[in-house]
Amino acid sequence: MSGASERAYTEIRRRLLQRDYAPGVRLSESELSEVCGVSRTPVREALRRLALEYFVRIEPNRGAFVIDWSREDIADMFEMRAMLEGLAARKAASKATALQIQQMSDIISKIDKLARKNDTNMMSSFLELNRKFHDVVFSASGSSRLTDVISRFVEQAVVVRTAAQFTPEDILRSNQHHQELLHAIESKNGLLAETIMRVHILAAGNQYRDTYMPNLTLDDDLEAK
Amino acid sequence: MSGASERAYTEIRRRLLQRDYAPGVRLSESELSEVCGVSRTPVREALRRLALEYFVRIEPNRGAFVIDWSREDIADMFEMRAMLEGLAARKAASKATALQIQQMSDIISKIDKLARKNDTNMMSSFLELNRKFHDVVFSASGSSRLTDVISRFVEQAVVVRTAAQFTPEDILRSNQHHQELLHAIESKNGLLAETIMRVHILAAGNQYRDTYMPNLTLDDDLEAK
DNA sequence: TCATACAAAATTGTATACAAAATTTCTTTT
DNA sequence: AAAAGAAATTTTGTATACAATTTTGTATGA
Repeated sequence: MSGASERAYTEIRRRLLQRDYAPGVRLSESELSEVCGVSRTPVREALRRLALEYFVRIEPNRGAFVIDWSREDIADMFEMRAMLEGLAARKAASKATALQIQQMSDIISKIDKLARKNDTNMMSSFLELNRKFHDVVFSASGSSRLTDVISRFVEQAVVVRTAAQFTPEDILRSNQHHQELLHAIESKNGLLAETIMRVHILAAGNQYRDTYMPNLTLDDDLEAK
Repeated sequence: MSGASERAYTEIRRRLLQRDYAPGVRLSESELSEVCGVSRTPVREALRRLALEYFVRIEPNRGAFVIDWSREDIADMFEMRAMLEGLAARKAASKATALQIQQMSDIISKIDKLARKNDTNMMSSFLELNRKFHDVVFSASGSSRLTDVISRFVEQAVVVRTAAQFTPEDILRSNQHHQELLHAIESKNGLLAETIMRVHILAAGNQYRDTYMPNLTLDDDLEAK
C-alpha cells in the first residue's frame, strides 16, 4: 500500500481516531475520495484495510460503517492480546539473545528517565519506546507469524488510545512490569514471563476501562443486557 | 465482497489450496484476471483478502507472492489457535445456554455416528459438523470479536487441510475431546474447558505435523537453524 | 393515515484507460 | 567478456467510465 492508498488510509484513520464520525454512520466513498484528494479506488482499498483493523465494518453492496466498540468488545480485545503477547513472552524466555536482553534493558532505562523528567508531551516518546520494547519481545519470540498477528491488534483503534492517558505514575508502574518481564526472560522462566505479560496487558485494559468508560451505573449494566 | 470479487477469491484460493503455484512465485494480476474471467480490480481485492489470510504476501509495487509456511509457522498458528479457542471455551463455560449445550450434544452424536458408519467421503460431513461444533462454542462465549478473530485463522490454508487426513479413529478421538469439553462446560468449569480445548487444538497440530511434515531428519533440523 | 409500487437518485461494484514503478533487454563502455 | 547504463517492456497503482444494486422520494390505492 503506497502513495494515494496510504494517504487515504492515514487520513481516514486519523479522522476515525479523533471521532469525527459517529459510530454506525455510513462512510461514503465519494466523499472520502474528495476529502483525501484521491480517487475512489485507493479509498476502497483503505476501507478494506480499516475493516480488518476493526475501525469499520463493510457490508456487501452497502458500504463501510463506523464500528462501535462495546465495553465487552474492548475487554475481549485486551484478553486476546494478553493471551497472545503472553505466548510471545513465554517463547522469548527460551530464545532471547544477549543483545535483545540488552535492548530491553536500555528501553526500560529510557522510559524510566522519561517518566521522572515529567516534561509535557513526553507521551509520544513513551508510546514509541513502549512499542519498541514490545517489538523486541516479539522478535525475541522468534515467531514471525505471531508477531504479525499481534501487530494487527496493537494497531487497533482502542489500543492506540489506551496509553494516551497514562500519568507518570502509570508509566512507572507499567515500566515496573517491563523490568519484571526482563528478569523473567533473563532467567529463562517462560511461565513467569508469560504471566507477567498477561498482567501487564490486562492492567492496561483495566486502566482503559476506568478512564474511558467509568460512568457505568447498575442501570446501564442492566440496560446493556 | 460479491460477484466478480468473490469469484476471483474462491478461484485463486482453490488453486492455492491444491498447490497449483509453488511457494514464492509471483502471481500476475493480469493472468489471474484472465483465468478468473474478471477484470483486475476484483482480482486485486481478492489478493488483499488472501494476504490477510496468509495465503499470499503483498509487496508494494511488486505484487503478490505465494507464501511458504515453515514448520515453525504452522506450529505457531496452532499455538495461537489453542490460546484463543481455549479462551473462547473458558468464556463459554460460564455463559453457555441450555440450548447451546443441547446443540453441542447433538453434533457430537452425529459425528460419532458418522465415524462408526465409516463410509467413504464422510470427510466433508465431518468437517462441516466439526466447524459447527466450534461455532457453537464461539457463540456460547458471547464474544463477537473473539469469534471474528478466530475465524480468520480457521479459514487459513494450513488449517483447512488439517483434518482432511483424519482416519475414523482420529475422528473418534477428536470427538472424545468434544465430549469432554461439553462436560466441562456443563459443569461450568472454565479452567477445565480451556485446557481441554487447548489439548484438542494442539493435538490436531501434532497430527498435522506428523502427516504433512514427517520426513524431517536431524540434519534437516540442524539445517533449519 | 398508512402501505405498497414504482420511478428517480445515489451508491457500490466492475471494467477499462492511463500513470508510475519495476523488471527485462539491449546497447555501450571498459 | 563483463559490467554499467539506458531504452523498452512488463507490471502494479490510480483515475475514470460504466453497470448493478440499493436507497430515497413520490404517487397511488385502500
